[in-house]
Amino acid sequence: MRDLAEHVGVEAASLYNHIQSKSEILQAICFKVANDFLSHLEAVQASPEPTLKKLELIIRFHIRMMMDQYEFVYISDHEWRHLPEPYLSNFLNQRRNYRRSLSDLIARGIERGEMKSIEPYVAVLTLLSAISGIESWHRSRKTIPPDVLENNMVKYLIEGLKK
Amino acid sequence: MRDLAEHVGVEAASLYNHIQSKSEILQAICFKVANDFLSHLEAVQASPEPTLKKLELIIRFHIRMMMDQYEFVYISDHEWRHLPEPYLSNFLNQRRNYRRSLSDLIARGIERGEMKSIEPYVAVLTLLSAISGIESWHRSRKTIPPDVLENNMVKYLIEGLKK
DNA sequence: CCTACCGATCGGTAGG
DNA sequence: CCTACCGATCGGTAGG
Repeated sequence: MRDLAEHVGVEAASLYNHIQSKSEILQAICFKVANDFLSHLEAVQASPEPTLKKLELIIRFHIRMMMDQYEFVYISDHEWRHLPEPYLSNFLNQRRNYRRSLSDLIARGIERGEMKSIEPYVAVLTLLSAISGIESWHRSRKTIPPDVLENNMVKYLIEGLKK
Repeated sequence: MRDLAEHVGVEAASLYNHIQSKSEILQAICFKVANDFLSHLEAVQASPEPTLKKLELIIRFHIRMMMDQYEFVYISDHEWRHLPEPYLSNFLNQRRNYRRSLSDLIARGIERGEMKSIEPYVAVLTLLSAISGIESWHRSRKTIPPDVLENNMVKYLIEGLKK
């Protein structure tokens, strides 16, 4: 809170005229990010694309969010553990549902013969955490341009699933 | 330190008869884990296997370490940021060299036509962070058995590279 | 290995 | 929005 206050140019105590608590900021960030991903997922699900293409769109969205909204996504990915109840349970529920939707999408892709036979939950875990590794790129000297990173990661993650 | 002391069954102050500082514990863990990975990598590099098989062995080792030594690997993966200098630079150097070795391995796999053409650095980033996502599985109710997780993740990560 | 503390830091409040 | 604090917690030390 002291650091934040300094960035804003006020005393730490003054922040409490604008917010209720530190965890209120955490809540705002976590649920904003969760909502962005959910909205995008629903838009993609409603589209007429084949399942593999849908998954590619979702992967690309995750990668771009990781690049453009890095700070927010990072907090939502790592600091959600410190959410107070009942927000913690709420957040975990949303995350579980989101991942289940991705699992279902992959299961459908397998049924339709678009994707290799693979345990959908493992595929979801693998690709989501692969994307969150962009963190390591973001913090580095970025010798690789963003679009090269995006396209190569998409290639790897899609080719690993494509039949 | 208070929690740790309680687990051991002594007062927090008493811990300092056995260690110099909190960060000494962090150092011990980070460099132990880094060393385990480096030793295994060198053993695999010395073997006569094709590059794709070498990479599979390395991936399997990472996955098993994540399952069997979860707490240590977790700390080494996330808490290294809090290492004091000069340990921090040392650790980052070791990590950079390790990743470079993996990149070189993949570059060779591509040259030899065993792997798809892909940016090696991106492939390394992708597969290493995919594996670190096992954290999420480890903390969950583990509806998926360890060997199913391992084999499916290996399948995904190897098939995505195989030509 | 313990008791008794220390100085720093943290999220947050009272009162203006 | 500030000054002046608070109680809790943290890594760590002194002295026995």
